[in-house]
Amino acid sequence: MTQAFERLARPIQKWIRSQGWRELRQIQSQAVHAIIGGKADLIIAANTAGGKTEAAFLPLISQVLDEPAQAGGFDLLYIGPLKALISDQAHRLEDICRETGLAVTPWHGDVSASVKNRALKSPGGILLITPESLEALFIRRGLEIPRLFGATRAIIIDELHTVLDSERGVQMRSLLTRMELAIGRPIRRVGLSATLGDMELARAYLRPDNPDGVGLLKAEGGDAELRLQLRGYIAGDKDEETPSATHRIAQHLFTNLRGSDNLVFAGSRQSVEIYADHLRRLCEDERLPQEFYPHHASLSRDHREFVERRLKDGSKPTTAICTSTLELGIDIGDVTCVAQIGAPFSVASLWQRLGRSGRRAGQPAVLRQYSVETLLTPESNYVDRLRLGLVRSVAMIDLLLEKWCEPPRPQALHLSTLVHQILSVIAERGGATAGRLYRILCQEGPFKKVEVPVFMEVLKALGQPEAGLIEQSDDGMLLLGQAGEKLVEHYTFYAVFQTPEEYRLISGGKELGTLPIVNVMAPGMMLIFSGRRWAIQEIDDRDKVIMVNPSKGGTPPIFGGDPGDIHDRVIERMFEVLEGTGAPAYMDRTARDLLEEARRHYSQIGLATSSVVVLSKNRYALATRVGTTKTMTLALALRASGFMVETHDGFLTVSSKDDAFDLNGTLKRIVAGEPVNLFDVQTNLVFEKFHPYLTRGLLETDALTAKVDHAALRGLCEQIVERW
DNA sequence: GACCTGCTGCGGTTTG
Repeated sequence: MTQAFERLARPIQKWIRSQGWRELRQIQSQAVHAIIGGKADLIIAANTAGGKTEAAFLPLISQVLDEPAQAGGFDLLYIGPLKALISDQAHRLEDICRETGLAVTPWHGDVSASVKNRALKSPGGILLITPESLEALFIRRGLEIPRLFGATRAIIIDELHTVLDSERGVQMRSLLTRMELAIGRPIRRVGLSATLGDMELARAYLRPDNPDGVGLLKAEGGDAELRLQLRGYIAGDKDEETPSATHRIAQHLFTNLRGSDNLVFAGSRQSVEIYADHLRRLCEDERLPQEFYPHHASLSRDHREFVERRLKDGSKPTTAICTSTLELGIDIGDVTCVAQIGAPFSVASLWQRLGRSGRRAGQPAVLRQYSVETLLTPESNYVDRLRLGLVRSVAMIDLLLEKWCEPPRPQALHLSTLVHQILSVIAERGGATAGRLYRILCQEGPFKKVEVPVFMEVLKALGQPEAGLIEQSDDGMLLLGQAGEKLVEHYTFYAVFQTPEEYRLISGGKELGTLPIVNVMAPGMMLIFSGRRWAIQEIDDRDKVIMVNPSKGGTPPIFGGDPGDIHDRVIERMFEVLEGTGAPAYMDRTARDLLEEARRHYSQIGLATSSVVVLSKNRYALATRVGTTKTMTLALALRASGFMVETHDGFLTVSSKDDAFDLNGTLKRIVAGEPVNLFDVQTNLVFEKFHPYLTRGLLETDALTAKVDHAALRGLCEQIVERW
C-alpha cells in the first residue's frame, strides 16, 4: 500500500481492505495528497467507472472523521444532475460510511418527506442533492441556510462537463455564490468530470475569480484500441424489389449485434421508435427471444429501468436503441459496440458515446457509423448531391481520431435564468435592494456580463403592473408582487429549463410514456411507441391521458426538437474533406462512392474556386464555411435585406423574386459597415422559460449573445466577397 | 435539422 493510504482515516482504510483492493488507483492517490495536503479547489477528470467518486470522497470523509466540525450542519455537499445518479452514489457512499457514524442523505423529488425532515432536524454527514432541490431549499428555507451549511467543508460537483455553459450550470454557480455569501466564507469546490477537450475552461467555470488556483488531476492512459466502420446507404429507391435503407440497416444491426450488449444511437426519438419496431419484428420473424429495446426520455421510467438493468446485469444479451439518455450518468457496464445512425451533432457527444465501449482490458472500442443519403434524380438539388450528412460523419470521425472536441461556448447573458435568480434571492431573503441583487448575482455571481443598465431594465420589466412579479416598498426594498409570489410558490418554479406540454400514454392501466401535444391524435388512429404498435381508444383532454390497445399497424409519432448547433471547426473540416482526395480505410464501398460523387459535384458546380455559384436565375448557393451560429447570423442579415434563405451545414441557398435584389452588393454593403438589423417582428425570440416576462429589447439583447454572432458578420461577408 | 435534465406542501385515506 502506498503512502496515500496511510493518510486516510482508520475506518476508510478498513473499508478499502474489505473491498480487497490491492492498491489505490493513481488518480485516487493523487487526490488523497491534493485534498488532505492542501486547501485548493480541485477537478478530478476520468472516464465513467474510473474511480472518481472514491478519489474525491475517501480523503474528504477522512478529513471529516479526523477533525470533526465544531458546529452542526452538513459536512459535505454533493450536487448531481440526475436523480438516478444521486440514488446510485448514495448507495456507494452509505457502504463506505457504514462504520463511520456519518449520515448519508440523498435529496431529490423522489425522496420521501420523512427522510428530508429528519435531515433538516439534525443535519450532518453527506448531503446529495440536485440543483433544483437545492434551489427549493434556498426559496423555502432561506433563513436556515447558515445553520445547514455553516460547517460544510467541500462541495462536490458531479458531471461538471455537462453543466459548464448550460442554463442549469449558471443556476448552480449562482447557488454556490449565494451559499458562500450566506455563510460568510468560501467553500472548497471539487469538480468531477469526464476527460473532454480543454480542461482549462472547466477550471474557470469551477472558480471564476481564481481559475489558476484550481488543481487538475487527469487519469492517464486507458485508451482502448478503436475499430471503426462507416457504411453508406441510399434511401428513396422507388424500386419495389429493393428493401428500404432503414430495413437494410436494421438487418445489418440484427445480424451483427445479436448475442451481445450494444448501444445504437439513432439520433432522434422518432428514429429510435422506427428502428426498435424493425428489430422487434426481425426477432419475431425468426422466432428468437427479444433482445432489442428502445430507450429515450419519453418512455416510462419502468421501461427505461428494465432496459438499464438488462444491460448492467449481463445475464441476457441486450441492445438498446437510444437517444442521448444513455450517453452519460449511471453506469450500465461495458458494451461490445456503439452504433451511430446518421451524423452526430458534436464530437464531444461522439466521445462520450464511444466511452461506453472497450472499457475492459484488451477489448477494443467499436464504432459502427451508418450514413443514409438520398437517391439522386435529375431534379435533385446541390445539397443532396454534396452528401452533407456523410461528409459530416467523416469530418467528425477525423476530429475524434485527432482527439479534438468542442469547447464550451463563450458565456451568453442568460437573462431568463437571471429573472429566475432575482425572484429566488428575493424569496430567500424576504426582500432585497436593487444594489444588493446586482452585487450578489452580477458582481459576485455568474451574471458578470450583465451591466447595470440591462439589469435595471430587467427589474423594470418584472415590476411592470401587467407582469406583477416584483414591487418596491417605500424604503426601496424589492418584494415579490402577487404574480411573483404565485410563480415562486409553485413547485414548477425550481427548474430553470423549459419543458413542453405532454399527454400520458396508458395501456391496460400501465403507463407507456409521454407524447408531446404537437401530434394530431384521435380515437382509431394507430402509432408506434415503446417499440410496439398501438391503436388509440380514448383521449382525455382534461387530464392529458391517451388510452391505447395493442394493434398491428401504426406510424411513429413526432417528438419535436430544436435544430442542432454545429461548431466552426467541424464545418471547416467538412470543406477539407470535400476538397481532399482518397478515402479513409474505414469506409465501405457505398460510402466511398458517395464521397467520390460529392467531390465531383463540388468542383463541377464551381465551389472549388468560388464561394458563390449561380444555381438558376436569382438563386445562389453560398458557401459560408463556418458553423451554425455564424451561418445563421448571415441568414438573418440576408432575410432582413429581402432575400429568401435556406440554411444547411456550411451553406446558404439564397434566392429572390425580385431582379432588383443584388446579393454581391448587399454583402459589400455589410463589409463597408452598413448597420444590419438581424431581427424583425416575425422572429421568435422566446426560447427559454422566463423569456415571456422580458421586453422585446431585452429578448433581442439576450438572443444576440446566445443565438447569433453579430461581431463575426463583417469578416464572414468579406471572406465570401473575396472568393466570389 | 436534436437530445437531455427537474419539482413542495398539504390534505386525504389507510393501516397498525
